[in-house]
Amino acid sequence: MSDVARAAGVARVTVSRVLSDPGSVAPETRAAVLAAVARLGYVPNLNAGTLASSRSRIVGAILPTLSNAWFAETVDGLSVALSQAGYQLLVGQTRYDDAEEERLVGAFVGRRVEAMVLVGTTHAPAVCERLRRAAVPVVECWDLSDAPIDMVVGFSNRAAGMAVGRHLWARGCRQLAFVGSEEGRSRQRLQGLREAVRAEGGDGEAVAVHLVQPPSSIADGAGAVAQLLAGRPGIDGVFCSNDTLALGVLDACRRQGRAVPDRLAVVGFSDLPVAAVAVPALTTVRVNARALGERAGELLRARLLDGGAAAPAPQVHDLGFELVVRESA
Amino acid sequence: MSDVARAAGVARVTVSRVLSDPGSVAPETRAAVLAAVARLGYVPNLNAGTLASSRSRIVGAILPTLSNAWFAETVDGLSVALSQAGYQLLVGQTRYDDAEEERLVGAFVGRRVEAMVLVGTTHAPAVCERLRRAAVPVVECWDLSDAPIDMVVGFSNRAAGMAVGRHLWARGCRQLAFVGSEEGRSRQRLQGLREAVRAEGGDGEAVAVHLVQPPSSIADGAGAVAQLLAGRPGIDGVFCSNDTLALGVLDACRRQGRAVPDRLAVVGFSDLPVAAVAVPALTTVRVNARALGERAGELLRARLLDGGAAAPAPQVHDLGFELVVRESA
DNA sequence: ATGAAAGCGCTAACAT
DNA sequence: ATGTTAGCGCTTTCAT
Repeated sequence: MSDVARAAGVARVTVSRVLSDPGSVAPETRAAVLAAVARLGYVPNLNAGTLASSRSRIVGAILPTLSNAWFAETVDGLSVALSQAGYQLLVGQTRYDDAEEERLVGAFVGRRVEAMVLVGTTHAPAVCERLRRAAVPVVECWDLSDAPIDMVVGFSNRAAGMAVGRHLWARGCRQLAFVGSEEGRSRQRLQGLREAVRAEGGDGEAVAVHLVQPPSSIADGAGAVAQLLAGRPGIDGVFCSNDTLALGVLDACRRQGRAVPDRLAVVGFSDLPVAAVAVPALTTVRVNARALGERAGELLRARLLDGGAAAPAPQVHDLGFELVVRESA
Repeated sequence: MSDVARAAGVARVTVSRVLSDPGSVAPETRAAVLAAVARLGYVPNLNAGTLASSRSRIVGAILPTLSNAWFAETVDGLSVALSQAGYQLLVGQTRYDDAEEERLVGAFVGRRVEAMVLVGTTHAPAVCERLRRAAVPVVECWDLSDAPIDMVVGFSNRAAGMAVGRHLWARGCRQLAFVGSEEGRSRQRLQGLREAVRAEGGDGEAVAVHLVQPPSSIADGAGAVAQLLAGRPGIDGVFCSNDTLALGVLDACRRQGRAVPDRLAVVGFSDLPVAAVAVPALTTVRVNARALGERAGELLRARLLDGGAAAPAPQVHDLGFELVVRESA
């Protein structure tokens, strides 16, 4: 920067101004500086800027894994919303490991990210503690929460599970099964399913549960069918905690000639684009993964750009869900 | 840090040592410092560290969009490989816009990322220029290159296109079509297809081409069928530049009762997990998206951790591909 | 094994 | 509109 200043015959601070607030510099001066910048191929060191101004222009995003298309879609939306505001995205994967989430939060806070986006609304105490101390805006997403750290952008996984339960019950399914992981959002969906069954007069605890290790695969879904049916051949409806598992269930049914939905109704979750072209077309719960990320980005932009002026009380944004009934249930 | 030093009764530099190289400090001193760190909840400012040491521990990754599962998978693999080495990932999406790529490279270089990973091997001159000046290790991926910037981890998209062409020809398809975008890798695949046709004695230029705007969707694939068949009803084989498009083609064929593969052979690209459970199961080109990212991460680790000692000449790593013949072609 | 001094490259605050 | 002076919070020498 000194080189540029010397070449342009100005003080270093003037170079800084041209780069960060061009309007505050006289046109000729500005032109001279810009010329020097171009000629010398000067690339400002943003880390030094961060240190001096304590504004990093970086937002951290922590999610289980990018291999799940639904989370990748959320990050995509977030990235688009933030890049419009000149923010960069630091991305970390927990692989469904709480210790890793904690590690990442620590590392990101150490980088002085200006905000954090987390998937999920249940976190280790240490995570919440670090986040609060960092005093940065936080958006938790993909679920709702009674005790948000700061902001929440999601939908009720429990209510979605209930909607699925009611639908299957209304179709006449009485021996239900659930395929999913033990992880937070998946559990909420199962709980909703059970509540719906109870509300309809059935026994919520009678729901057969097949647990899989996240991240789930199509093979996990296929494997679940065999296990479940071996234990209770009479199962007539299965709710899969995500579309990937559901696709595996559909595949297994086709291979073993079990008619869907007649002999087994199948419901997925998240409405991946492939759900509509599956055979039979998959009934599933639609959630707008991209919108989750976009909204998170917009909320952060509002907070970060208005200098915290427009920083209202903790807000929970429920973006809802929609049961999309197709052929499989 | 001064607070911690005071609390522990040592100099600031000792605190720094405990945090970055604990072995160089006496056990009791170390314990005292660690205790003070914990008590005060001290979180080191990594940006200051970066400025002082000029090692950012950040790697930048630039890709078209995370919405494409295959790229997300690569980033996932990269992220895992790098986090093991204590590196963080800054992620940027170009949305297939060269100007955006250039902007991102500039921003990342400004952050002093220690390395860059790019999808694709064709870049604007300004991008190459900036990367060379930054003098950081660079990995280009998802294709091969005659003129790599630095390292390359990919496979030959052209050769993959040829393999598809030979396969379709061998099946007896003589009126071929291609569905894809105008973007680099897609073009290579088309070129390979045409070369194969020529090699078999056909007319490469006779391949019907339907261009779609990236990122491609299932609907794009479905739409392509209508257009293509309207123009040339005799088309008997179509190579889709990715599985998403192929899924759309399969869906359109099913809806209009056009038998696959008998009346239309369909081949996709990348072998998404759903390809195997599509109806009919999709014949496609398998590339290991995750391995691409992992390998890139490993190469960077070797370069970054060995202090450039093990920095050999530009290397091109061909991870290959595999034509997976299923039911659709 | 520990400390003192210097400086990384920028921006903030206050001049002028 | 431009310049001067001080740091931002660390890590590097180089001493001791």
